[in-house]
Amino acid sequence: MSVMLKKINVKNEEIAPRVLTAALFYQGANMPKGYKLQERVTYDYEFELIVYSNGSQIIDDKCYNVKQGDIIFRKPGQYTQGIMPYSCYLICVDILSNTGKSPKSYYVYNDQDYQNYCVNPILEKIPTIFHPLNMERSLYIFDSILKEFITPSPAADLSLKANILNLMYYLYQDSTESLVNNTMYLSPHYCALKKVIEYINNNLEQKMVLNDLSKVANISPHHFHKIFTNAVGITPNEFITRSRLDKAKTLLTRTSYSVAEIAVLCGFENAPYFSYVFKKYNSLTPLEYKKKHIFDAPTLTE
DNA sequence: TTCTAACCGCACCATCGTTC
DNA sequence: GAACGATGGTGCGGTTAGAA
Repeated sequence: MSVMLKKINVKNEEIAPRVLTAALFYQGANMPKGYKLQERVTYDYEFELIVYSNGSQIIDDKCYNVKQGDIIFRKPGQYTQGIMPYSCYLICVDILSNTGKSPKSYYVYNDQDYQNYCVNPILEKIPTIFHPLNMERSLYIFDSILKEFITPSPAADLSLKANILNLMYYLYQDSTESLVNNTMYLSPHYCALKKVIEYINNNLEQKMVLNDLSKVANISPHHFHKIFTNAVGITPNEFITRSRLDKAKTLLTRTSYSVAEIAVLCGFENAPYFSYVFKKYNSLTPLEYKKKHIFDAPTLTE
């Protein structure tokens, strides 16, 4: 199956996204395992955030085991089919605001015109599926878009546009720098790596060494190091450090913990070393980062 | 593909001085 | 007093080569 699309070159400054629909597909979580949704073709650009999953998705001719936190980015002309159970946010977007489609009557299963395929370096870089580390950030953006779409404020068009642009930039940036990039899905040791990454994310405050991770993966330390580095693109130790710093960034901007407390919560044995590593990766000390970003994010309950 | 062994770089710690 | 920066020492883990 293939679709003939009109391709147009689009500069970054020409991107002016408009939300065609936003929804939370929560019913899927209760559907029987293996139940297949009707196959459909995507007419527009679609962003999907998986909030629960024990299922998978077929996109074009590939089957992906989707998991919580995965973000799926579909382009016009792709065939897709969901295999339950999973629940997700779905946002359909008119990238250039020029399709003339109305959000009031928009439905993904309706026969309709294809949106032009935009040839743009940012859009090309975003992979079909990947797993950003910071799910809270994804949730915050998707949730903001959904709320604004359902109960629009006076500045809804501006808010939706800003959030979609933010999402696109976030996806672009993460897909460029992501710790768990697309290549991991191609690894024959995907299940073992997935287990290890979950283990790391659940134990960031603990001391972790290569041996611990290789035991989780049930692979010899040496071989595990090789597989992990090939699949993820960085060494396990580097991955742990970056994950810890990612958690630290969230705690810095969204809690009132001191730098020393955050250092401990993120698995650094002392605050000076935490500051040293933080600055090395971010070019800012923890305190400078907190002051710079403190107004950007909503507060978490401690 | 997996393991062992050996080497070497660097992650990490400890400490002290400085700044706010 | 809290936080950061700089520095030096050390042990461990990453890397590599070679073998099974």
